[in-house]
Amino acid sequence: MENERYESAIRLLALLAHPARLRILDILRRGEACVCHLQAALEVPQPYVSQQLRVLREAGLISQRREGLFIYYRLADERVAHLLAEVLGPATVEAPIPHCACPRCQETHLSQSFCLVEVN
Amino acid sequence: MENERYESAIRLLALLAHPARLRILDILRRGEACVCHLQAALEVPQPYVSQQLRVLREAGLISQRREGLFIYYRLADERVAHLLAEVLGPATVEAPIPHCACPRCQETHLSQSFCLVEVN
DNA sequence: ATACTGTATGCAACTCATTGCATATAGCGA
DNA sequence: TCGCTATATGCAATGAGTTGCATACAGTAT
Repeated sequence: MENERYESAIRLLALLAHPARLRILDILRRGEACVCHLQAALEVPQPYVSQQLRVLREAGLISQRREGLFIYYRLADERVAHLLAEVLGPATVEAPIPHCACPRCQETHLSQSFCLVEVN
Repeated sequence: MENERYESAIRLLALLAHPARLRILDILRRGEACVCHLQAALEVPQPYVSQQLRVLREAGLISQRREGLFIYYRLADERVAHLLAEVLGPATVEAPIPHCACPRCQETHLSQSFCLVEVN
C-alpha cells in the first residue's frame, strides 16, 4: 500500500499533537529523565504521566532504562527531535523544576550550587 | 505565557494528523489545485473536502483564489511544506487522477498526450 | 429569469482519544 | 518478611474531533 506512508506519518503527528506528550518529548530531547522528574515538570498525577509514557513507548518513540527504583526515559526515534525542532524551535535550557526527589535532580541542584559558589 | 509555543505547535500538528487533510496538503505542496481536483484525488464527497479545506483555511495553512466557478487552493504557511517533507519525504510527482473535469486538468491531460506523441 | 455547475455551510450522529482514579507491580532496605 | 517508594496497569466516564448528509450560495450561460 502506498498510503502506508500517510498512516505512519499520521500516527507520529498525532502522538506529538498532545499537551502532555509534547512536553514530555520536549524535556526528553534535552536528555534522559525519570518519571518523577517528568511528573514534577508537568504537575500532573503520576499515573497520568506513566500512561502517556506507555503510549510513546509502545509507538517506539522513547525507550527506558531502569536504575534501582528509578526508570529513566530517553528519545528512541531521531525523527522526533527533528520534528520538535521544526515546530518548537531548538531545545531550550531546562527550567528549574520545583522539588523533584530523584538522585539526578539532587546532583544537578548540588552542582548548580557549587557553580554559583565557584563563580562568586 | 510560555506554553503558547506548545499550543501553537499542537494546533499545527493536529491539523496534519488527519488522513484527508494530510493528503490535501500533500497535493497542494505540488502547487495549486481546485476543489474538484482534490475531490477526485481523495475519492470522497465534495462537502467533505470543502469542510476540511475550511478547517485548513481558518487555521491559515492554505489560501484560496477564485477563477470563474473554480476555486484554487494553495499552501499559505511555509512551515507546512517543511513538516510534510519531514514526515512524508520529498514531494512526489502527481499521480494521474481519474477524470477531474477542471480546465487545469484538461490542459494537463492534453499536454501529456502531446508529450507522448512528440516522444513517439 | 432560469438552469446548471462548482463550492460552501449547518448540524446531528457517531467514534475514539483523553482523563481520572483505584489498584497492581517492582525494587530496596530493615 | 514487611513496609516503603517509584512506576505501571485497567477501566469507566467524559469530551472533542470526525463524518455524512441536506441544503445554501456563487458564478456562468442560455
